[in-house]
Amino acid sequence: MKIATWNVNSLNVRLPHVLEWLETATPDVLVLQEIKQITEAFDQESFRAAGYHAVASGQKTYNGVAVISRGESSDHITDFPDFEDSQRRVLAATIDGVRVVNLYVPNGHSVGSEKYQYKLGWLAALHNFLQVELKDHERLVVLGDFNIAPDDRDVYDPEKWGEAILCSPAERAALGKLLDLGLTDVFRQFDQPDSTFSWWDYRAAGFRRNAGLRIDLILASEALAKACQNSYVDREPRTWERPSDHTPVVADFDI
DNA sequence: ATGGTGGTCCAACCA
Repeated sequence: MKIATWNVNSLNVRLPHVLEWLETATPDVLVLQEIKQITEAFDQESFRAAGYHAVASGQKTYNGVAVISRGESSDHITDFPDFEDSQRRVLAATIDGVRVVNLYVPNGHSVGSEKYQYKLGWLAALHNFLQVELKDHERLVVLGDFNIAPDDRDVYDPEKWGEAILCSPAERAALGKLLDLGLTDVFRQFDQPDSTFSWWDYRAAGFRRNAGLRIDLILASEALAKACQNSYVDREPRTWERPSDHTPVVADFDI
């Protein structure tokens, strides 16, 4: 089973890219973030025509997540229990016996800001949610735009970036707590080229300079991490005309 | 050294 994540920064704009990528990469599951459209505007028909099931938890202008899958998905969850949030950032679904949790983690703006506090509170609610999900699902994959670079290898210039947003100790500790639940960042189970990133700022010619971060992650439960055959970043869609600022990240599972 | 792009939607916010 080939599972991928992609922050598309508006599905209205990027639908042709997503359809093109589905056709060439042929994932079994693709989860999207920042679709930036209401659920009613989500173009299920285009995905059906491409041979995929598709569900979305949409929102106007900001956020919004979707799950595209070859197999039918069920048991959808769009909110953490006991965490009131109008922002559509979560979509969990079960596909062919695999529990898939699609996340668009808050960006946090800057360390110490109100948005940063929201991010840390959101991550705490995520932790509680995953604790329960892991009890219920042996085969669990948690993937999406985490807006956290796990360590210095995931940052183009760690000296310059320092402990700023996406790299602050509290964010990395929150990610560490998720991993402590029994999840593995499957990308790091394999040899990877240096300076492999999944996001490059549109500003300052980030992509041309490879000034990026690896903030799009695929975390797998023990059973799935063991079954993972490969994981990689597919940079190609970032070279296409009018690209998202993120590119797809993929994991192949022998299941 | 600074500032720079892009999406949504038309002023300003978000990233």
